[in-house]
Amino acid sequence: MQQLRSYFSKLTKLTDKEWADYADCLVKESYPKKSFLLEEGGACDFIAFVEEGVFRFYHEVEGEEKITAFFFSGDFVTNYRSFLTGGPSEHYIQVLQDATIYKISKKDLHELYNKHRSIERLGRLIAENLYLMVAKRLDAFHSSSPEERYYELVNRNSKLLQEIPQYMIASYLGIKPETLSRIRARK
Amino acid sequence: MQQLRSYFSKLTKLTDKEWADYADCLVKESYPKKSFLLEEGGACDFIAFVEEGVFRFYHEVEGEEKITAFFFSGDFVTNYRSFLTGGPSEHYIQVLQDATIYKISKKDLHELYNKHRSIERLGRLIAENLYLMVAKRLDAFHSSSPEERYYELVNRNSKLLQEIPQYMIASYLGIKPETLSRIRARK
DNA sequence: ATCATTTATTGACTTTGGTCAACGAAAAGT
DNA sequence: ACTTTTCGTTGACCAAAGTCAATAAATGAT
Repeated sequence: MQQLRSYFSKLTKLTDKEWADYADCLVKESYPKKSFLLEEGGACDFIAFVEEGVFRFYHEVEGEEKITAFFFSGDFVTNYRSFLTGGPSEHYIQVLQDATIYKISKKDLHELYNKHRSIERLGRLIAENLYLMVAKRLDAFHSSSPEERYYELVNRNSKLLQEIPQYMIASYLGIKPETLSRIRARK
Repeated sequence: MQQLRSYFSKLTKLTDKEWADYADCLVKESYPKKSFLLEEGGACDFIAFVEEGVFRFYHEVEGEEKITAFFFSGDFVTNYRSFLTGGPSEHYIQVLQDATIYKISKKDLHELYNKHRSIERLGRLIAENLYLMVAKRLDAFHSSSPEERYYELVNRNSKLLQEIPQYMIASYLGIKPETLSRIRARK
């Protein structure tokens, strides 16, 4: 949980009182491998901080699983779209490695936004950071070939490569497992 | 400018005083067709609201222009990445139709964030909305074929189709002009 | 109105990724 | 340890998008 506070403090100053109020809203939960943190159709009424474990965020398109993101220790795990809009999730969040998370509910977070300016500022900064992440990924899809996206991933996130089976990486890159296998084979 | 206030009021309540302070920071500017609002290498230190006109947001990759977005009347126009990070822009923002905008500087906006809670809240809500837009677009690239993306665009944004030359739409969709022409030809 | 430039279409061919199937390796369950 | 799935690789073939080039249509400039 100290990990979370230090992440926050990189974004903005929080007083001990503000942090204490935030921490009071956090609920620790554990999930075994293969279980679901969120299923299609449910609204995502929380944001969680990953203490330990790995998750995948995916949806089904014509019987095929399309993986949009992986979440690791130190990341936020949520369906941010569903969280923001209140609409039902089209995505699943599934546990790939036994996980422990700290959840905060949408309701509690909004009360904190009203109670503490710094926490609302944190909300802004987190939204801005999530924007930057997804905008970068869109850029990669828009301007790079599958092969380029793969090597980009190799360079930036070799940890991901080791922990995630190859057919899931293929899905994340937007290609078929056979194609990824061939990209790797061509030297 | 009334258009901007009414947009804001859909997001959160602003008092007359808060709006007046915001409006005081807005600078009206006009740009002729083909001019640049932002060029590669410059930092984007503003967000602007489009009163009138059309813009394209693009970058050059191996001598080719890749268009990421178009901005119309009622949209915000900025390189949000560069605005947030302070880093140099990799993108150009060019005027496609003579434009009038209201600019607010990063410096003024941050002062307003400090001065008025509601304006900081607005900042959060705008970041959240921009996240939703780009996440949706990433999804389209991840899960849909060029043909599907094209018809999605036809349904959602036929205005864009009429105002933007086809080769720019192709770039926006991540395909070559010839390919878009063929997609349209196959009824 | 004419001419020049830009944009859109079409054809022939290439390249790249997808599909289907087979096979071996690795992992999981008993 | 053995069996059963699951996963990764490879081959043959297919489909879709890219490339290059020619031409037609639309747009802009004078």
